[in-house]
Amino acid sequence: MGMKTSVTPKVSFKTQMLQAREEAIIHMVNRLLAEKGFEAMTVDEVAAGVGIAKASLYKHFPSKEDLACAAMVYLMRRAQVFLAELPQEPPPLEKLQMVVRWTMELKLAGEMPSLPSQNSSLRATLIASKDYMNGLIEVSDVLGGWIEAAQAEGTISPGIPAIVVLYTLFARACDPVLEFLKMGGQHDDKQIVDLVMATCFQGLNAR
Amino acid sequence: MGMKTSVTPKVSFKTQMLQAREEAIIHMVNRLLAEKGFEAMTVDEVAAGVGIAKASLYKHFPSKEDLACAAMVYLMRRAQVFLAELPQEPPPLEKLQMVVRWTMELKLAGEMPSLPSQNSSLRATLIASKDYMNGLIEVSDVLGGWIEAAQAEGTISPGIPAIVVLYTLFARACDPVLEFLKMGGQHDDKQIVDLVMATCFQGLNAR
DNA sequence: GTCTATAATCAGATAGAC
DNA sequence: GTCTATCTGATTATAGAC
Repeated sequence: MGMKTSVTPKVSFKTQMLQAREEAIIHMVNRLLAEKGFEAMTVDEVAAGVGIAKASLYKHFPSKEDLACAAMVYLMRRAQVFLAELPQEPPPLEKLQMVVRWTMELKLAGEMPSLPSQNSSLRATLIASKDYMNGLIEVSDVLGGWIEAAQAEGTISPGIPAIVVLYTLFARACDPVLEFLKMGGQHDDKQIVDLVMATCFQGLNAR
Repeated sequence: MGMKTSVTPKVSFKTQMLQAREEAIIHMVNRLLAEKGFEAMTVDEVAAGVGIAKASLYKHFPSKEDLACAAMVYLMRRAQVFLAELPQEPPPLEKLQMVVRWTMELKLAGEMPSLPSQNSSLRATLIASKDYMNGLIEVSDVLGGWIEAAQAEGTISPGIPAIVVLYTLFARACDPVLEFLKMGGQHDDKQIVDLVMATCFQGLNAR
């Protein structure tokens, strides 16, 4: 970010090292959040996982909540990148399905951070985070546009409020059905995703 | 349980008092589990809510896990009573819908305890609890029978494995869509239940 | 910025009198 | 069985040297 990067590569290098370390931290937090959730994750674990002292962690992130928030911001960025890289041709319904499929695969791969929907201190941090909120809003806007387009096309039921469709799609990212089926061991990941996709979009009722 | 209950009512009365207190504890735990979840719930809160000392609580239940387990056993009993009292005439699909509706109303009323799907110490306690497991199995068996009957009738899609249908129905009890819609304030409880019922059984796709 | 060592706090569980 | 008071351990967070 400095204006002398070409003359003082050392500074840039140092910055890169720091950034790399922060990325390592965020990856670790992301994994632990996916594995055990916010409350069960401890800062000690994060530090040990990254291989640095806990005090050093606190130089990068002022609190446990900020750690989780950073992981959520990272997730939002990944989502934005995924949305941006989606091909434009497919009809909106198919793009929505690709997104849902992606989030489920992320969850099955143990990379989908799971937050307690209740924890107030964490919620406060998330809501106060401009990066997180902006990312969430942009993702919601893009998906919301596709939902309305799909409803206009008649591929998604126009009777359901778009916000309900949006929440229903988001909720697939933390659907316990995925874990239960994975625990059952009767299906592989692809089958699980297909099954949940089918129940989500086609419903349980016969057609 | 003693064989002299008619001669020594005092014992019976004492027992009843104890049982009443345990019920009060379980109700409190149930409410707190619904409100904040297992990890955020503290034993101090439970004791304070019931109006007894924490040490007294530990005379009734040996650990926090056992507290939560008792609440889950209570929930299973409620479910069993609900199933047993359902009218027999309706077709299986309608009975399943009534059950799902009931669980959602319970959740919206703040009476559906929410457990972390990951916490291992709690899982161990639950799995070790005969009362809980038996209740869960019986409920699953009853619902499983209805699911297969509905699939045989052709009202529920026969292509979906029954276990997936069962999990999908169970998952409505902890569906974050319910909370999000409630937080949004745009719909009352009945509308929310109807919306989620519709997406669950009919799917998002237009018909 | 990174470390070791330590504070400060909170929550699950228990001791021991009554 | 119920209480007050306490223990114990875990966990978030920080002080201070380098």
